[in-house]
Amino acid sequence: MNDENLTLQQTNLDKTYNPQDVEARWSIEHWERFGIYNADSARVLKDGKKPFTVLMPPPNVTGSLTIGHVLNHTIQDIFIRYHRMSGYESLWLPGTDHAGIATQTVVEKQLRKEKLSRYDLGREKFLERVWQWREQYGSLILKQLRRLGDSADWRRNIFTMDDAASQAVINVFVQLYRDGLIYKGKRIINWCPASQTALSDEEVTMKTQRDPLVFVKYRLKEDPNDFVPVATVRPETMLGDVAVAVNPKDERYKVFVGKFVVEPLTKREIPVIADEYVEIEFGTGALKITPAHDPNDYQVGLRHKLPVIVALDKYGKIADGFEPYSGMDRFEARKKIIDDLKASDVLINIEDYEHNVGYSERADVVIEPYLSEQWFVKMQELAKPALDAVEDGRIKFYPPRWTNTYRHWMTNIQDWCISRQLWWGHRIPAFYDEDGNITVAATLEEAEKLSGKKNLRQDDDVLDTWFSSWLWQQTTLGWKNIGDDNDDFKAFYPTTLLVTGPDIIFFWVARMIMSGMRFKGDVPFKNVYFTSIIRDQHGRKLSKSLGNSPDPLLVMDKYGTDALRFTVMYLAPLGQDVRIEVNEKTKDMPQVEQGRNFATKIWNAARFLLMNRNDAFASLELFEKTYAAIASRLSPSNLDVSERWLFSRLHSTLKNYHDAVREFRVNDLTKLIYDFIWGDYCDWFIELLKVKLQTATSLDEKQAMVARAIFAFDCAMRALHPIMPFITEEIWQNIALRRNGESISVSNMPPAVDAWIDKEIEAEFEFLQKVITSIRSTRSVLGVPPAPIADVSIRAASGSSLEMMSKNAALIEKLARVKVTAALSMEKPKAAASTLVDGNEIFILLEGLIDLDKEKARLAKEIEKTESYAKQIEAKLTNEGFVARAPKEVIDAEKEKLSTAKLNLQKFKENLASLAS
RNA sequence: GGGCAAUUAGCUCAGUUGGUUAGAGCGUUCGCUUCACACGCGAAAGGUCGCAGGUUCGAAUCCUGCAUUGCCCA
Repeated sequence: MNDENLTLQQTNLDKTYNPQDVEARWSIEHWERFGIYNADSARVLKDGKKPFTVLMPPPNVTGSLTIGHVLNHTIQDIFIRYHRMSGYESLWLPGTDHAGIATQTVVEKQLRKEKLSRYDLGREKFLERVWQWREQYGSLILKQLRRLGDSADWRRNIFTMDDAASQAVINVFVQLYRDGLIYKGKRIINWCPASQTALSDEEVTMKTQRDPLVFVKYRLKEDPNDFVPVATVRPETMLGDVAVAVNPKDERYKVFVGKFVVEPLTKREIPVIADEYVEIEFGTGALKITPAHDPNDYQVGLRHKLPVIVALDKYGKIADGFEPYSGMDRFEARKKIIDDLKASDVLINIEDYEHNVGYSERADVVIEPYLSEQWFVKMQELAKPALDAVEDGRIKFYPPRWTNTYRHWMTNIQDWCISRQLWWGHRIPAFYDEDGNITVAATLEEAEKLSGKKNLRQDDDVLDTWFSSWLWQQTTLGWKNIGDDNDDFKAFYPTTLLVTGPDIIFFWVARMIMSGMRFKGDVPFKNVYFTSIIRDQHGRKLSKSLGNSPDPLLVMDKYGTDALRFTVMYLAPLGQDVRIEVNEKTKDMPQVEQGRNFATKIWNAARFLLMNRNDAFASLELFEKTYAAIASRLSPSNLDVSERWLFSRLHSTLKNYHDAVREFRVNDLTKLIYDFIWGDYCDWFIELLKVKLQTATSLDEKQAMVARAIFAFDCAMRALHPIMPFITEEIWQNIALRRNGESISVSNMPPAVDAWIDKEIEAEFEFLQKVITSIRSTRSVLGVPPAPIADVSIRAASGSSLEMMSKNAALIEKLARVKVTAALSMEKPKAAASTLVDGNEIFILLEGLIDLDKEKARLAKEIEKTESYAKQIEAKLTNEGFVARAPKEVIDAEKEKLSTAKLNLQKFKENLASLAS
């Protein structure tokens, strides 16, 4: 496309809707050239525009688009586009994180194919390979997010390993160390034997599983006939046992305390100790103590000054010196040990036991509690202001119940293990001299200066990826160090909204709040929207191993991006899990048909409007003039009932829509627009417009009607645009003349105007709808072919309804395929089907066409229904309590209902009788 | 074991502060090439609102207990 020369867009739509064409024509890349998604601090600071800022949760560089991204990013894009159109300086800050473990694993896997390990390459060469990999594949997810329609300020895209972001990480580490909030210590941490690194508590997920619980006799040294029974699910750790602990109050074992028992595998003599930590009721009440392989046992060990015996190495294998088990994998060794125990005389019995086991979130292997030296962040001091910010409402959670989870974690917070035994990541800025003294400084030079020594060696470990992600609200705005400030900060901090999954509330959300409070002295964002978890039709989480994840790219190819965005929003209520149907073979999401059908419907409605526009106006310039005049001078006074109704419906829809946005109810706002466009606009308004265009007497009148119809549609397109950005752009571009570079994205969001909302008009119009619907229904139930025009006589219940029907007779006639005669009083025609609308009796004269028996059966059914209805109301009204206590309006309404029902009943009965005669 | 959700039509879900004959989409059935759209139009069938109590003149809606399912924490 040659943008420079094109000043006016084409103004017609293809016969069939082709999402691929439309999405390519109005791609994010196209608009990036016009810079319409760029935000500028000057417009906030100098022009006084209100900012609206969204922080994009950084997608993993190793990843590709998932349905979770579709949900999450569509929500963010809806809010960004909505506010951009509503006059806010909207900034969506994008970026990716370096995903330490995931990325390193991917590259190591690649190396393995070349029969190499990272140690063969060495640290420097290996990191070059990772960067190469990142250059090659790291932008895939970003391209896919653009395809999804993310209207982010892509110029500002950052990566957590960029220089600036890296400086921020290092500076923050140094500062926290100097503040005494970072320390190095020997602790039992979560060790992932697959990734060969420490993990934080949050990176461990608990899974319930069944394992054998082995009951073993620990025989007394002084009397082998006596023993203490010990139960364990990890018999392999018996090799590292250094004691058996019992509760000091436990009468059963009191006599054993202070004596020695024999660990059955190594025959090591270990003491029986007393410790309050042991629960008397739990298991046998006697607990084996293995300080090297259990965090609680480690604490017991410290209290009793017990030795530490390491039985498992960092690969999860039995350590040297435990023949014949040494070198065996932990699970293999467990089996062998159970077999050996079975063969011995110390086994009491084995039970099947259900318990929770920690797995590494990334590698999905059982984690090992492992004793090692790691770096930690003290959390308590950081947590306090972060908790307060949520408690006092400076940060709001949607749905609010997540506040409980947040509070619970914040008040029971543990220190954060931030060192990782990886190469890919921010290397810990701690330097050691030959004696092992630590100097923490941003650079080697500074460390040398501080310590006054040369030949310092930097710590080999890197920092947890989340240690860089927790600075996201700062680094995305160009922050490098504490105290940094710039115009972007002044304009866009605190940000407005974070949309993310509740699964990373601890990993990320809580920590960002801490770092925002600590390093910027203010909340990082004002609102957090927690998205739902997506499940399949069986309620299972989507996962690679189950094969139940749909392929969003395939779905976009098949149905269109707009269709996917729409469907996911239509299915996703705030705070509830979303269930989607997934075809596990084809990775298809058949429900997206609904979105595609809606898109097609919109397309065809637009085509109808354009056909009529081209028909009514000699030229587009002429249309443009009329359209501008109509749009600026629209007033209810010179509109007919269907138009006043349409604009009333439009504005009530808009009112609810704006409320829904304010309250973060994304699926409500989706349904509102869907119902307006399909239900009100297409099913009723367009059908009526067809009739009116046929009966219009002047060209002026016709032109005005078409222009008004297009204007209402234009409003609907603008309101729909945040949800379906591509198709609404295409239609908006064609509906009227547009300049090159003009976009619906930067047009105005239509406001809701109360003056247009007219409940009386809506009621009047609903009456017409009911007349039409009940004639159609009666015909259909009686099996009357739809083609013939039937004569209809209507005995009106009142002068006003007679007037209403007479004025709109043409509409009723066309939509119900009838010829209408209406009067206040008339003879009931013979051999006619009859129906009732608000007391108006409608007789459908279809002599020879209707089956009288069918009509009698139908009337009998109506009578039955009405009778039971009337009986219900009578029961209410004869209830003394109801009459005495219910509000007067409610009672009056019930009385009204009853008299109407009785009147209807009488009429039905008369009509049935007249057919019988 | 503690906490938080959910349970409404065959399926997926709405149902705003208690008062409508409980709604939508998909699916099903019937009719229709009606000049925007068969990815459509018109119509219909389909629900003891998880179970048991309670509060109330009145409960899908409020309270209590139970059951089932899921998530988080121990």
